[in-house]
Amino acid sequence: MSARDKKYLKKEVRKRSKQREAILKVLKRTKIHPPAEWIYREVKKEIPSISLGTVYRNINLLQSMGEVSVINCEGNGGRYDGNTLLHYHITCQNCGKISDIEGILFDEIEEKVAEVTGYRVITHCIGFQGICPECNREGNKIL
Amino acid sequence: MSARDKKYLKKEVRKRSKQREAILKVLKRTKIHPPAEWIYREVKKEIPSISLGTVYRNINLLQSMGEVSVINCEGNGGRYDGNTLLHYHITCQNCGKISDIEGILFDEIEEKVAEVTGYRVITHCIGFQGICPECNREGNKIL
DNA sequence: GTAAAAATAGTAATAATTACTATTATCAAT
DNA sequence: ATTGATAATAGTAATTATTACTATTTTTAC
Repeated sequence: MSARDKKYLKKEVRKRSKQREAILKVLKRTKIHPPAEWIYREVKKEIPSISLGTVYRNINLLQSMGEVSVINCEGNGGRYDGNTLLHYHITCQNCGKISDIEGILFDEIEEKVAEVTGYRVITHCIGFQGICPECNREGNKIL
Repeated sequence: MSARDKKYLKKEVRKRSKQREAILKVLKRTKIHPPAEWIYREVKKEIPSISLGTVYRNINLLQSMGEVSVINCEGNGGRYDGNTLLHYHITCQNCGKISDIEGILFDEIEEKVAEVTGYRVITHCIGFQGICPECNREGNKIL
């Protein structure tokens, strides 16, 4: 069983909360792979009393429930994704934007790596760095 | 020119220092992809007066000189590598060990991603997660 | 040797995240 | 609907990793 299926275990007793549901809703509808602070500000519009600690606690809970994932391959970390299906990202080194990469998946490489390393491979992530089309236009000063 | 070649630029005036050389030496001879704190303790054996800030400053300098690289694809970050040739890593989810993966390279995927996303692709990293052979043995309690 | 600039040690500051605690909200059983 | 057990919250403090600051020391070109 891959780590991506662990959601089906971990059936701890859990009570609903408006805050957790709002956090999940925000994460499901955005495509910008936001950091915790952004989620906090966004949910605050709906629940002004929410605190940043609640955002962090619930992101971690939702993660262990398999409802959200952390983006690991972008150098900085601390960016969250409401899409838990395995997919890759590319980060613009100029503006910091993180885009999804659709339709590319390298599942076979896990076997090959298992052979070479002797590890039991559970999952992998790939991060690309580059310059996005908008920043890449003539007339933009690139770092 | 890829970002991996930027070392050939950045010819700022720079003075040698025992500290920087010791840090580089430590990083070149270890295979454990250590965090800054570990490098600090290691260099301290030779230069007891060194401070942690000096380690961080020099790691960053050495990075911009292309002498060391940061490991980005391991979730936590903050791990450094004296080997700047592009290669991948696998992290043991049980003991935290990070191993090099030798002889596997997916350079072609950068082109494909450029096509799909419209980005100018500069580099990529791949991180694998799994359980290392030592932790995977019968009789070890795995998380 | 000397002087200009770079680097250092030590400390303070910042940023991101987690831990703690008294109060509030949820929910199953009545 | 009321109650009781406990999960979740807000607010704050603590922790961790990293960077910034500054007075002093080291490097290096002349």
